[in-house]
Amino acid sequence: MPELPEVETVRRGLAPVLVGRRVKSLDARRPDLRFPFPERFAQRVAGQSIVGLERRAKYLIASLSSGEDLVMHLGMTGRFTIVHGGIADTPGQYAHGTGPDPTHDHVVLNLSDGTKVIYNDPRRFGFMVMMAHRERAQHALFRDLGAEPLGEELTAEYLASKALGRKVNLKAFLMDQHVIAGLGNIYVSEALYQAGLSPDKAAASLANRRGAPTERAVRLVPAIRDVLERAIDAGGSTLRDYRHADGKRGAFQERFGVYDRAGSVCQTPGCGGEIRRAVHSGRATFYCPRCQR
DNA sequence: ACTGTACCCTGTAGGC
DNA sequence: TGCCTACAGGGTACAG
Repeated sequence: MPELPEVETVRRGLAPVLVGRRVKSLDARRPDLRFPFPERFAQRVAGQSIVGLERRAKYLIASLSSGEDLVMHLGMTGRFTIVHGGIADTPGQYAHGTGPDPTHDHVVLNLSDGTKVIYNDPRRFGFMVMMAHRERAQHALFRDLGAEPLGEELTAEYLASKALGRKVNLKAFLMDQHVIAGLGNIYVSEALYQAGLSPDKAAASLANRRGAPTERAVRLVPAIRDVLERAIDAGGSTLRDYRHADGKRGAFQERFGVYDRAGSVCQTPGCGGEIRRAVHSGRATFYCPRCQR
């Protein structure tokens, strides 16, 4: 589910509800998600104020007044829902398109103003961990992350330096969070399509022998940025599970050039090729064999 | 060091 | 209708 545009959309929806507010209590309704919850999880969050809500890669990070960060990952099917007012869990208090789901509502944040923020995750590939704010950058989850694609660090030179000598194909290379942090299966397919690059070509084709960027790398950087910015503007992509924190669906799935469009005609003017589906590293890739080389 | 595959878990869609 | 298989926005633990 959630790649960078979806996580960023969730962050923007949650920030006005969470930042500057105090957590009255936290209910963890099971001992774990993908990993066990932190030791003394509820006690470490209860009573704290939330002083910031950031995104890095596909992580949401709530900074607490205690000096600890609550780091959350949505996995494939994680979602947050804001429930306003009252004590009872009645459907009417939920945003449109959402409702109580006792079997998959795993964590509830009860804020001191009466608002609840509920984390729901059927497949439980998501996780929540805590760490000291000052040590976050050195933590195993963050230490080796690649460039933020919308930040200044992502340049053709950066990509070329990471790609030099790499034999993996471009699809797997761009999926690697140590290279670019935040791209996933949808937006790698879309960025390669927009840049006109074949997912099968070796990553090394982004660099020349001296490690300087090729014209392919120069084309790829703005394509990645543009796809992500347009997707954020559309509120992300809703295929199945993903929802904004207020329950709304994303709209970018209506703008896909290739993702989930196998068999349809390429929309690039003058192309007329047929979109194909292939598999790279066990994940579906969609591309136009005529305009991606 | 790098690369590919299996696996974690649940729900749903499609074929028979 | 029911049963079975394949597949799904993610990341990690291995084996080679």
